[in-house]
Amino acid sequence: MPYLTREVPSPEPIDCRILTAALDLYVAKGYHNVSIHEVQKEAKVSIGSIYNHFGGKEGIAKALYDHLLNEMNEMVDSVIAENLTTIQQCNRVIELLFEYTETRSNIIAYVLHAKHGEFIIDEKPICCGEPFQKMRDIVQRGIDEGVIRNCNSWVASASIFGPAIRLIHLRLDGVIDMSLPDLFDETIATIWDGMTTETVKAQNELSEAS
Amino acid sequence: MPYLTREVPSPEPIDCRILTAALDLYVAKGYHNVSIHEVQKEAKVSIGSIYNHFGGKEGIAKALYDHLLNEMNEMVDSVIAENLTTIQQCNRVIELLFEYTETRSNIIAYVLHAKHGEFIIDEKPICCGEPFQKMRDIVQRGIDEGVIRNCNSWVASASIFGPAIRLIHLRLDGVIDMSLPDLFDETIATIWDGMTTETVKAQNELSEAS
DNA sequence: GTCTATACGCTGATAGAC
DNA sequence: GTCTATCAGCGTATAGAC
Repeated sequence: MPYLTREVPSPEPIDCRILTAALDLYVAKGYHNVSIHEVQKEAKVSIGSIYNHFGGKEGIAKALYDHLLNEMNEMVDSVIAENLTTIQQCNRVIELLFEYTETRSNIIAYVLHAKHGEFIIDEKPICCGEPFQKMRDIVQRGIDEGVIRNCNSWVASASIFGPAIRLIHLRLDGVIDMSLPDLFDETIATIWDGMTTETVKAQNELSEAS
Repeated sequence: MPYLTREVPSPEPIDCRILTAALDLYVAKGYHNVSIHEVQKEAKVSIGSIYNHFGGKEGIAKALYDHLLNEMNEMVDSVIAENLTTIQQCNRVIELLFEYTETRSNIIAYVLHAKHGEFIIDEKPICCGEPFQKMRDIVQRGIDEGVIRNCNSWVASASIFGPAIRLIHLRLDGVIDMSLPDLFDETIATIWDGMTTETVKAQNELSEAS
C-alpha cells in the first residue's frame, strides 16, 4: 500500500513512476483513451523502459490490477485480524472503503469502477478475487453464527455491501458531492435495520398476526 | 422498447439493424474493442450508410444511449402509472430490472454496466438521467410519507436499489449463475427488514433500553 | 441513400545506439 | 537498463461513383 501512494521519495523508482502515472491516466481518461506515449510523457521515462519493465500497455494494466487488488486484500486481512464481531467486520470494511474513496480514490476507481475484462485478456471478474471472496466469507460466517439473516449467499453479501458500493460508484462519478465517511453511520444503520420505518414494521407484524 | 428487440420483421429497417448489431458487439466486446468495420459486417450494411445515419462510431453509441435510456424511462413510468404504494413501486422496479437482466440483458448491460463517459464525450453520468432521477423521487416520496426510513436521500436510494444493482452486475459478469428473478423475494425482504436476525434485533433493543 | 476504395493519423511495438 | 527513431497495422473518416 505505501508503494503507490508514497509521499514523493525524491529519486522515485522508475517502475513506480510508471505505475502511478498510468493509474492516474487510466482512471482519468479510461484505459483505451490513454496511449503509451502519454504514460511515457507523464512518467518522464522512455518507451523502451516501459517495455522493459512491463512488456507493453496491457502489462501495465495487469501489474496495476495485481498490485491494487493485493492492497485491497491486505486491507480486508487487517480488518479480519482485528478483534471484532462479524457485523463489526462488515462495517469496518465499508468504513475503510469509504475512507479510501476520499483519500485514495484512484485505487478504488481502478479496482471497483473499471471494466478490466475489456482490456486485460482472460482475467476473471474482479469480484472473484481474494478480497471479495473474503468479504463473502465474512458474511457467510455471520449467517452460520445466526447473527446475519439466513438467506441466499449472494443476496446476503449484495445486501450488505451493495449499498456501500453503489454510493462509491455515485461518488466517483461525481454525482454525490458529499464525503462518504459522513454518510457511514446512516448507511450501516439502514443495512442492518432495513429501510422501512418502525411504524410500518409494527403494522406489518400486526397484519401478519391477524 | 419493441424497436430494438423486435422479432425479426423480415425487411428490418437499416438503422435498426445497425443499432442492434452495435449493441450486441459493444456489450460483448466493449465499445473500444469494436471497429466500425465489425458493426458494418454484422449489420450487413456499408460504412457509408453508417455515417449517413449516425455520423460515426460515437454517433451510434449516443443513439443507443438515448434510445435505451428512454426505454428504461418508459419502464419506470409504467410502474408509476400502476396503482401501487411507494414501497410496492420500488419493488416492482427491481422486479422488472431483474426480469430484463435475464430476457434483455444487452439493454441492462449497456445502460447499467457500461462506462459511457469513456466514449460518449460530454455525457453526464447515466445515474443523472431521467429514470434514475424518478427512482430517487419515489424514494423521497416514501420518506415524506413516513413509510421509508428518514435518512439522507442518497443513502436511502442506494440502500434500496444498491443491492439489486449489485446483483445485476454480478449476474452480468457471469459470477452469479442463478436467475435473478429467483432471488427477488429474498432481495426485497432484506432491503426492507434489514440484515440482522430477529434475535440480534431484540438483543440490541434490550441493551439500548438498559 | 447506398456503396466501394482510399487516405490519413494514431498507436502499439521494435531495432539498435549508448 | 535506458533511450530515440522508426515501422507497420489498424481504424476512423472521406470522396466520389452509382
